Amino acid sequence: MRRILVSKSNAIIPSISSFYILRSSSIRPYSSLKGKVGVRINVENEVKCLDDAVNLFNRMVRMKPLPSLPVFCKLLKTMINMKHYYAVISLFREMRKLDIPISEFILSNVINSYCLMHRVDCAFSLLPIHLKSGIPFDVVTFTTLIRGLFAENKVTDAVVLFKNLVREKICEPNEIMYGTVMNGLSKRGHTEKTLSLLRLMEQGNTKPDIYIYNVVIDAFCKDRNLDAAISILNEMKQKGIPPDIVTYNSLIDGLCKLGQWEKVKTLFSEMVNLNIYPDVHTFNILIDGLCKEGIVEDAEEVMKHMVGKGVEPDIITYNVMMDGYCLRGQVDRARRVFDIMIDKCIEPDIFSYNILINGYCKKKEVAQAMQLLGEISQKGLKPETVTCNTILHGLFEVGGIGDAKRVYAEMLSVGPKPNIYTHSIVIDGYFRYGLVEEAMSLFNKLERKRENTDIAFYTVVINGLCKNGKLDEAQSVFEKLSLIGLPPNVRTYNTMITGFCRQGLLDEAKSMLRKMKKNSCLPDNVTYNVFVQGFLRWSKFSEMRTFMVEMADRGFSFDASTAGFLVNVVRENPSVLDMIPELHSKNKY
DNA sequence: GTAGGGTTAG
Repeated sequence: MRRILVSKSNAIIPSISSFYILRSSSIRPYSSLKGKVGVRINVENEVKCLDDAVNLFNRMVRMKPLPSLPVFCKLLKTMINMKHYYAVISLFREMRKLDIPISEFILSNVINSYCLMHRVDCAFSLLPIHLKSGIPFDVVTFTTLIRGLFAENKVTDAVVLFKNLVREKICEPNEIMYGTVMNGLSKRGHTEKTLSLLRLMEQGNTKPDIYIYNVVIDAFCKDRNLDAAISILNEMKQKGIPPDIVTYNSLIDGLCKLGQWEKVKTLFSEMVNLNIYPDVHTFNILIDGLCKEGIVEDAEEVMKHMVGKGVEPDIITYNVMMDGYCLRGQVDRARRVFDIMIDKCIEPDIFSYNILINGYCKKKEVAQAMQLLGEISQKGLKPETVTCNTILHGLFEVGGIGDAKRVYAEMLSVGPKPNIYTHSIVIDGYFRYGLVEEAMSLFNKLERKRENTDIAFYTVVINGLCKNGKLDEAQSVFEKLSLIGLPPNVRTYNTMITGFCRQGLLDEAKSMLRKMKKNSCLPDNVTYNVFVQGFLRWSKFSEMRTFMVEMADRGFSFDASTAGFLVNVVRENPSVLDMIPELHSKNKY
């Protein structure tokens, strides 16, 4: 899921204009970068791990004269690439203590480290150093901060900062800053805002480049709005900006996910005609698309084809193939792919394990899944929340409540940190085994802690209460939803309707149907099927007849569960068949 | 600063 909750907090943004006023005072930038030519240090060659970095740093600070600032900078950058963000900050503090001069580049790296650690608040707290040292803010620093805000989902803060920078003329945004803002917005589902920024750029001095167009096109593709994506493609072509491999990959992915294979072929030929050749991304997109359609054989063919074209499969190729087999229930084949991957010296990553664990769980082979879970740590990897969620779901599926409780308790104490899905899986599991008190006490605890909740979480609770004969309590949770600003969706309504129908409260069910229509939540196939089963269960055949006409008019049809139900009813009471209207002529399916 | 993989309620 691409869409992520938007933070409303605005607290940590310091007043930008106050920085601006200070900046315009007469402090001059530090100018000691030149003239310090010390011993030649090749950071890249010398630093292979954190220890190397710290040792080199300790050597550097004892040198007289000190190595030049770009060498310090290079060292910090190398450490960032090795993801040792905290160490960067420690060394920076050490530099301050030792009165080693700093540059804007060094500060940018430290700010970036804080951002990458998801501590954008600390990153902001470094800005006063710029002022004290007379180092000007530049567009790179602010772009880093904006990226840091997005990384913590502080979308509003990021946009406010960007707007302030522009309004107060603190810095002129370049393509990269625009790109960062647009990418942040688009990845969180704000396609319209992304598009507005494109239009703004087109009118301003900083003209959109290929990166910008690619962000916008990808946003539309992710929204499954391929028409809009292709119209942007045509716009960029008209403006003389040729699409590149990234553009085509986004579009091909969008088309694959919509199952529009003919258009995929057209785009594929178009790119090759432009001498843009498919890369490992392109092939992975195709392989994933085919696997998700269930045609793993074709995916295997594409894999052979890519090898023939000299494009080597990577870890994602193997993971996608594994998932393709798991989706068809062929977990043993997936396991073979896993082994082949290891033979080819590609070490499985946490995705590989998650995919395989999910495959085993779906086959109810939870013991195998648990064994893989143990293997993760042995391979130097760490189980993720997703890993444990998959295991938990699998355990509840087979009734392993004790194991599930142990996994959940371990998550709470040592991690990985449970998220909203974890809690939903556990509450759902408790309800399924009639552990209503445990489910409700967990639910109440999470509500008290004001843990992030979503509509799916509440739907689990409502469903659990209904299934355990507590329709009144379910209803009061349902009523609460609008108060806490979580509008019910079609699944929530369906859950309540199912609850009413099972109890024979068909009038309440119908009133719920009216309510959902009033709130512009369209009933889906499940809604109609639940009603038909309700009418069948309580022998309301003539009402069922009227209802089924509406159902057919809207193009919905029986699902497997309703069909099975109907067969049983007809077996006992064959005259029911006469009550079923002639639907097939009108039915779209 | 842009593209590809995993969990998730009726």
